Amino acid sequence: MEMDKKYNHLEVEKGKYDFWLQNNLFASGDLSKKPFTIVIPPPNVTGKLHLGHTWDNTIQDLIIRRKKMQGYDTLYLPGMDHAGIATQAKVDQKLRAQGISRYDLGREEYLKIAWQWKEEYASFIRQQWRSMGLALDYSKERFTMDEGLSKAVNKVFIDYYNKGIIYRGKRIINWDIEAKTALSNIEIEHQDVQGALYYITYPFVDQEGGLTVATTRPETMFGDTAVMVHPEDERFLAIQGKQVFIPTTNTKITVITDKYVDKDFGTGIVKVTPAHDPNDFQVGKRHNLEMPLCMNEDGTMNELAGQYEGMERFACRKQLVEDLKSLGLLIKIEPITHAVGHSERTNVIVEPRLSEQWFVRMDQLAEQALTQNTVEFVPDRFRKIFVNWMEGIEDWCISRQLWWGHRIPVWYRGEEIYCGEEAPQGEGWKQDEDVLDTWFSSALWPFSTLGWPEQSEDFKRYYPNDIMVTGYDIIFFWVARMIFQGLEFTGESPFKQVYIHGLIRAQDGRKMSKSLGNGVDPIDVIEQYGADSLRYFITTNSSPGQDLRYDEEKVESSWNYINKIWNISRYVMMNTSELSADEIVLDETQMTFAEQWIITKLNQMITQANYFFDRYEFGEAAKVIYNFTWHDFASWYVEMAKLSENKQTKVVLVYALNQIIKLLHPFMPFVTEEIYGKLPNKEVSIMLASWPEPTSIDFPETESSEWIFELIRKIRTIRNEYQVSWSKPIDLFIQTNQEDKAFLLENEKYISKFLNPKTLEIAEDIPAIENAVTVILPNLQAYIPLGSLVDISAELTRIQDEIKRLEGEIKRCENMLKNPNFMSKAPQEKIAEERNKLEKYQQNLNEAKARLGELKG
RNA sequence: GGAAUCAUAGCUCAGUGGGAGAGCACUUGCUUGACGUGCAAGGGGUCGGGGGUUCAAGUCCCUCUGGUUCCA
Repeated sequence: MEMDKKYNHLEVEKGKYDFWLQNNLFASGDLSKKPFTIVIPPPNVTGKLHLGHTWDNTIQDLIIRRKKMQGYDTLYLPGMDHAGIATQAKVDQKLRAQGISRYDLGREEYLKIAWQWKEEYASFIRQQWRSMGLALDYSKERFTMDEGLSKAVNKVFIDYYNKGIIYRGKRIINWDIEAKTALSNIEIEHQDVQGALYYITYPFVDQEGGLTVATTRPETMFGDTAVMVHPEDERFLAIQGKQVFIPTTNTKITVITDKYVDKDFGTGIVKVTPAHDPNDFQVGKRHNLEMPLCMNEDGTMNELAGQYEGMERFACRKQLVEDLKSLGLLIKIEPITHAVGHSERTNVIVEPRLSEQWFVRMDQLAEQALTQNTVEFVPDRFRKIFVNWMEGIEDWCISRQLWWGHRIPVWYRGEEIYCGEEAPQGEGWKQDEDVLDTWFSSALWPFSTLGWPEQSEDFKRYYPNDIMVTGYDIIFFWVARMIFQGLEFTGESPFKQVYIHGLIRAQDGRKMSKSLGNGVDPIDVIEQYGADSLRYFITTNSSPGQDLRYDEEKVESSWNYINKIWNISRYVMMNTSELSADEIVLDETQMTFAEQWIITKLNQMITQANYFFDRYEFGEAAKVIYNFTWHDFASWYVEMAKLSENKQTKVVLVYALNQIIKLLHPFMPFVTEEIYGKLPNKEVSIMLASWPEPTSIDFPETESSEWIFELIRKIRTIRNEYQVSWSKPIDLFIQTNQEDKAFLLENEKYISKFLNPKTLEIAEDIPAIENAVTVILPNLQAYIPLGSLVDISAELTRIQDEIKRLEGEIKRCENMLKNPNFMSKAPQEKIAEERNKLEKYQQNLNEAKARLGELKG
C-alpha cells in the first residue's frame, strides 16, 4: 500500500472517528468480558472545552483504549453538566442583548430558551470529543437534568430531608450580588486586597464624646445592633451598657460585652452587624440582638441607610467616609491588606448576608467518608488533602436563587411544608422557588448515570466505576462529595481509584484564563498538528499530579515523532508487502543475531512500558516506547534489516512495528489505526487487537554482544574527530580473541554497512600499523590507519585521557569491593555487577597501556 | 497561621536507593536506496545550601533559603 512521504495528520485523522462509530467499537456490553468503567467528568454545557478538558479526557481515553485491548468490556460514559450559575449567566447575557430580562419571559419560557442553549453547546462539545478521538459510548450519554438523573437528585433530597440531614435555616451565607444567589463556601475565592481600616466615632447618647471602633466595611454600620468590648478589658469597664448613636442616624445601640472580642485589634471596640458578618451573627444569637439587613439583594443600600438609600455599597462607603470626615467622626484611615471573598463565578466581592437557605448537615456524612472510604488516590498525597478538608468541613449551602437547575422538591402552604417529588393533594401548595447547587447533582454522577436509584443492569454491572480521572482543583467540589454521597446511597465508594492530574498552564507558567487572553483552543492545535500530536504531548510531558505548561515546540516535536513512526512504517511496508497476516509468525530457528537482539529488546521494553502503564505513569511508559522505537528499532534494527533477504527478517519487522503501534494506540489512536490497517493484520481495527505482552521467544544472551554497537559508535566518533567524511572509505583492522572474531565475521556485513571500510581485516593477531588511530574495547583493538591525518601527540593525549578515565573507574569499583560493609550488606547481584565491570575496565586498561607503549616506542 | 508542592543542562521538564536523562536550543559533518520534520558525532550539570539515615542518596529524613498553590 502506498504511503505519503510525509505524515499528513489531516488526511490520517479524517474519517477515522466515523469508522470507529460505524463498526460500533465504542460500545460497551460484551457480557463475556470483565467490565471496566470510566465516567467522563461532565463538562459544563456552557462554552467550549479547553486544554484542561483535553488533558483530562485524553488520560481517560488512554486508559480505556488500553483496557479494551487487554480484553475488558470497557464503558467510557459521556455526559454533560447543566452548570446552573454559569449557564444562566450566559443565557441572561444573550437575552439582555435583545433587551429582555428573564422576568419578562417568566420561568417557563426562560427555561425553554435555556434548553435550546444547552442543545447548541452540547453538539459543539460532542464535536470536540470527536476531534480528540474519545472512545465514548454515546448510547449511554447522560445530562445532569435528564429525567433519570433528576429523579436521583429528588430521591437524595427527600431521603436526606426525612432523615434530618437536609434542613432549612437562617444563616449567614455568601451572597453574590451580581448573580443574586447564595453560594457555598468553596465557591468563594479569597484574594488579598488593599483595603483600609476606618476608625469611626460613635457618639454617646447621653454625654459628650463617643467611642471609636475600627472596621473595614463602614457601610454595614446601618445594620449594627450593638457595639462590643471584651468583658475584662479594663479600658472600657466604664462604658459597658452605655448607648451610642450609629453615626449619621438617630439609631441608638448599646455597648455589650463578649469574650469574642480581640482586645488588640483596632481600638478594642468593635461594631456588631449580625446580618452581614458570620462572627457577628453568632454574637447576635448569643445576645438576642436584632438582625436587620441594610442592603438589598443587588448590593445597594436599603432604607436603613437613610440618606444613602439606593446607593451601591462601595459608592456608599466612599460618600459615608467623606461625610464622617466632615462631621469630625472619622479618626483615621489605616491601610491594610486583607483577604476578601470573591465569587468564583462573577468575581464580584461577596456580601455575607443573613438569608434563609437549605443546607446539608455534614457531620455524619463526613465521619462516614473518613472512616469508610476505600477510594485509592493516585498519587497518594491527594488523600491527605481530601482528609484534611473533610475533617474541617462545614454544612453545605445547597439552595441557589436561580431558575436553571433542579428545583427544590419542597412545597409550602401557609405554615405547612411538604417534601416530595410531587405537590401534595389539595389546593394552594406552592413549590420552593429555588434550585439546587449544581454540584449536588454532579455528586451523584458515578451512579445516577448508570440508572440509580433503579437497580438497573448497568448499575449492577458498571458500578462502582473503576477509576475517576480529574484535576486537583475539584477534589473538594466534586471528588469528596461523590465519595460521601456514594457511601451514603450505594453503600460503597463510587470508584476504586481516583487519578488526580494537575492544571495546564500557559507557556509562561501562568494560569490560562479568559481575562488574560492567554488560552489556547484545542481545536486550533488539532488543526495545526493533529489530535495525535496534541494527545501525545499532553499525556507525556508531566508526571502524575504535577502541572503542565503548554509548549507548542513540544507539540511540534510530538508531530516529528509521529512523522518518524510514519516513515518507519512506510519503509516496512515497502519491503514486506508480499506478507500476509498468517505469515507473521516468529520462528526462532530462522533468526540471526539482529532478529534475536531486537526481539529481546522489544520484550524488555514491553515489560517496562506495562509496568509504567499500570501505575499511570504515562510519561515514563511513553519514554521507553520512544527510546526503543527511535533508537533500537529505527536506528539499528531497520538499518541492519536492510541487508537481509530472509523472510524472518521481514516477519520481525512487521511484528515489532505492530507491537509498537499497539503500545502507542492509546496515545495516538488515529495514526496507529491508519498504520495498523495497512499492515497485514486480521482485525478490522487496532481497537480489536490484543495488547502487547512479551513473547516466550527471548535471547537475553544477545545483550552481551551489544559491544558491537559500541565498536561501531566509537569508530564513527573517530571518523568525526578526524573529519573523514562518511563517503570516504577507511581501512579497518580489528584484533580480538577467537570467540569475538567468529561473532564479528558472522556479522561482518553490519561493520561494512555502518563504517564503510575499504579493507576490513578481523584477526586474532594484527601486525603493528603505522599512523593508525586505535579504538579499544575489552579484548579488542581496532586500528584505523589514517596516514598523514594522524596527529601522534593528539593520539597520545586521547589514549592517556582514556587511561585516566579507566583508572578512575577501576578505583571506584575496587573501593566498593574492598569495603567489607558493602561486601556483607549489598545484594549479591550488585557485587557481581561491580566485579564484572572491574574486569572489563582492567582489560581495557591493559590494552590502552599496550597501545600507548607501541605509540611511544 | 496550617498544609502541599517545586528547586536537576541555556529553556521546559523526566528520573524506580546502586555510574546524570529527554525534547528544544548549541557545535561539527552528511542529498547512506523510510524520514533534512532527517542521519552521524559532540559540547554542556557542585542535581538550591547545610546536616542526618544507609555499604551506597538527585532519590529517604531533618533544617534553612527561594518560588507556586490550597486551606484558614
